[in-house]
Amino acid sequence: MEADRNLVSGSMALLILKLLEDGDKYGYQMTSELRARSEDVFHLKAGTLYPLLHGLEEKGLVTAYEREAAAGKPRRYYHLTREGQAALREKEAAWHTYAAAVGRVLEGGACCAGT
Amino acid sequence: MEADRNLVSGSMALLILKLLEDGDKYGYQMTSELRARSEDVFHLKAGTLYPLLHGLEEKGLVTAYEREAAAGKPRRYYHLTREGQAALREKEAAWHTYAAAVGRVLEGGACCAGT
DNA sequence: CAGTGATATATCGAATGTCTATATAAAAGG
DNA sequence: CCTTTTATATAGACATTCGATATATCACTG
Repeated sequence: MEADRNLVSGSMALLILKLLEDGDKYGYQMTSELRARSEDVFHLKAGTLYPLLHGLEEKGLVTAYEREAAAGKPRRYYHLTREGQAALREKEAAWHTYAAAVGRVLEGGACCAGT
Repeated sequence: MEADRNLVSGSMALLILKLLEDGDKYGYQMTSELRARSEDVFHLKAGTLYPLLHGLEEKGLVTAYEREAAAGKPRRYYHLTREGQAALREKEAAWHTYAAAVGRVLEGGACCAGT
């Protein structure tokens, strides 16, 4: 289970993949949505997002295409592939495993430790 | 809230501090207990633990003392200081905040996103 | 008594993930 | 004209964790 390290430190990939599950999105949009959905807990920076997105693309978890916006620079949209969906499910499961384990350590103190 | 990085990647410190809340413990013991309490999810390695413990000591969150064991090498016990207890409480709160935020992103999909 | 494995502590280099700072580019507001 | 916001992108720095390695003692095996 070496996914642990990638999970804990790499939870951003999970979050991005999850965001893309709702539909294609462009980078800047992801930072705002993540911020909103996490209620201001996650402040994903551009310097983190774009390298991460390129990595995801290389692994075939997302595909990208450009589309002109009404104003400003053309936006680069990302789409979750079938492989990306599978990776998302795996990462979600890993997260739940990890979070539950932390919970056990944090809540299962000496008070109730039978064994 | 720059504790995020230290939390996510640095959750081991939180776990160690939590272990010490039950009473003084020595390094090797912590690796086994963490493994048991997390139900085999966390495999804390010696190469991670000891540098971490020394760092905690430098910050004044734990104090250390040696005690002879009935057999084998003398054991180095670690004790949670008052500052360590405060740090533990902070890290626990940060963990809950972080975990809740991940939960919101993971569970609050497009299906129910009113806003 | 020599070898192996468990106990026990310790350090170093490598890999990974995230951040800060910086760069480019276009539209909006003062 | 200049600053802010939107929008994408890269390079360098830093923190955390792991794998490999080293030391030392005890118990068990041959």
